[in-house]
Formats: sequence, structure tokens, C-alpha cells
Amino acid sequence: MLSKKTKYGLKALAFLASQPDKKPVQISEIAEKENISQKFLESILLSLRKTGFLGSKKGKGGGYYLLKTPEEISMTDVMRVLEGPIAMVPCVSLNFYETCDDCPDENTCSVHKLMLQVRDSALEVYRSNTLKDIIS
Amino acid sequence: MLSKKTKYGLKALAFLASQPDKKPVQISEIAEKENISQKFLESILLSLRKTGFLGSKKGKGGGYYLLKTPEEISMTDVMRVLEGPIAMVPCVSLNFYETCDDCPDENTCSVHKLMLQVRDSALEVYRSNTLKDIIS
DNA sequence: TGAAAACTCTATTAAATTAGTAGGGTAATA
DNA sequence: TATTACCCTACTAATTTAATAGAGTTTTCA
Repeated sequence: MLSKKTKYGLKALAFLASQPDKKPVQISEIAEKENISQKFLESILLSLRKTGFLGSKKGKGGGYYLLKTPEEISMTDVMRVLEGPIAMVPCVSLNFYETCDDCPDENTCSVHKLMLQVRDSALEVYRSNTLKDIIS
Repeated sequence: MLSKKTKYGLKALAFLASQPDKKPVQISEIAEKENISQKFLESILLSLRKTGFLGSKKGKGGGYYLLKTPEEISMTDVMRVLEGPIAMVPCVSLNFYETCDDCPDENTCSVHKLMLQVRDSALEVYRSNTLKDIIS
């Protein structure tokens, strides 16, 4: 299941990408238009800023804005930051790899074999979509 | 993240599919060989029996066995029973569809658009894999 | 026929994660 | 210089997951 954090983060990014100009948008505006708890959104935008997706401007007329153009923002990167691993099990994760305690051999593990394919297919979707692609 | 339930369920099915003959296998044997808590496995096998994947035989010499051949068991069905929806959000789920409270229009929703593709790609993987395909 | 083997079922619980809340602090701009 | 708006920490409620415990029932084989 997709976490609300990811869902809201994606919606916020899409909202910013849909702005006619590059002026900063206030948290309160995004929260209201996208039906998101303002405080929760605050923490999400903060993490998107710390990971280089967003810039922010303080003071009157401040807010958040995209640091890159929508077509430069890959869903792979966004998903990894918001949702974490793309793989459904750590033993097939590229960026968050861990061995399974219970599994004696990955190469003969059925779960491993199936989840490897699922990961690859998800990655292909994320790689072929930028923020631009998912805004209408 | 894949739940332990699904992981253990898949491993148990694979274990049964790898048996040389069709004799019932005891819960305790599967639990031990696959490093699974026996009681937890019990409830998983029970649900696989209730959903038509497994048969069981009671009494001495009893146990669980596959009701179909491994190549007749599609990962799509297994995943739906063990893990639930394949979609990451209810609004793109085929079998567990729900509208989002917060979203005014699915057709213009970025999350919807992206997750639809993810669902389709995952479905394709599950559809093209039977239990036979994932056992070594 | 009876005892052991093995499945069946209900209820409870501990741990982890998620989603959200509260409130104060800090920096920048008009 | 006052206001606006971001920044940060800590806490909490709800949910889900992964077990655990224990009693009960059915079947089979000797």
C-alpha cells in the first residue's frame, strides 16, 4: 500500500509543477487545494527540500518551489525518497539491500525470483515517468 | 513491503510444489524446513485451504497438499489471497476498488495515473508466472 | 476401540509503523 | 519592525502485522 506521505508528496509536487509561473507557493495553499493536513504536509515538503527536489523562500511571499523542471524529475528518485525501497523485499532491493535471516539461499528462493521481476517492472514504470508525464 | 504472511505462504506453496509425490505434508515439516513459526504457518495454510489452493487430510499421516498442479496456479490469484490488493492505492484496484475521499477527480490525479501503470506492470508479472515458474 | 496424530478455531498480545497533532522557534521580507 | 511563513522537536492515537497460547475436533491406524 502506498503511504499517505508518498501520496501527498506526489500531489504536492504535481501541484507545484502545474503552476503557471515559478513563484513560491505557500504550504497552506497546497494543503487546502489538495486536501492535505497542513502540518503533515509541512514535514513532507521539508523532506523534499532536504533531498534536493524543492527550494523554499521564507518571509512574506515565501513558500516552496521546484528546483528543477518537471521533466527532469524522475519518479524513481521521488519514490525512493518518499516511499523508500521500490522492492517489496529487502533481498531484491538495489538501494536498500539486506539478506533474509530465514532464507538459506537467494538463488533458489521462489519469493526472491518472483519479487525480482516485480521490482524490475515497477522500476521500469518509474524510470519512464517524470513529473511532467503524470500531470494532466 | 511484502507481508510475512505472503512470503511464508508462497514458500509453503513452493515447498509443496517441489514434493516428489502428492502425499500430504505436515505443517511441522514445512515450518521447520522453511524456518517459519509453526502456529503462524498454520493460519496461513488454513486460509489457503479455504480459498481452494490446498487440500488437507487429518489424522495420522495427514497434512496439506496442492489441489492443482503447479502450472495451474497463477501468482495473480495467490497474491490476491495472501497479500490482498495488487494495486498500491484503492482507486486503481480492480478487485478492491474504492474512491479516495480527498481526490476530486481520478482522471486528473497524478497519483492515479502513475499507480495505474504500476498496477498493470505488476499484474503482468503475476499473470505470467505460475507456481511452477518460481520453483527452481 | 482407543489413543495418538494432526488439523481447526478463537482470542489475546507485543511490536512496529503510520498518520497526525501540538507548539514553540527562527529567518526573511515588505 | 512586525508580520509572514518556514523550521524543528516531541508526542500520541490508530492501525496493522506477526506472532502466541491454548483448547477443541476429527481422522486414522494399530
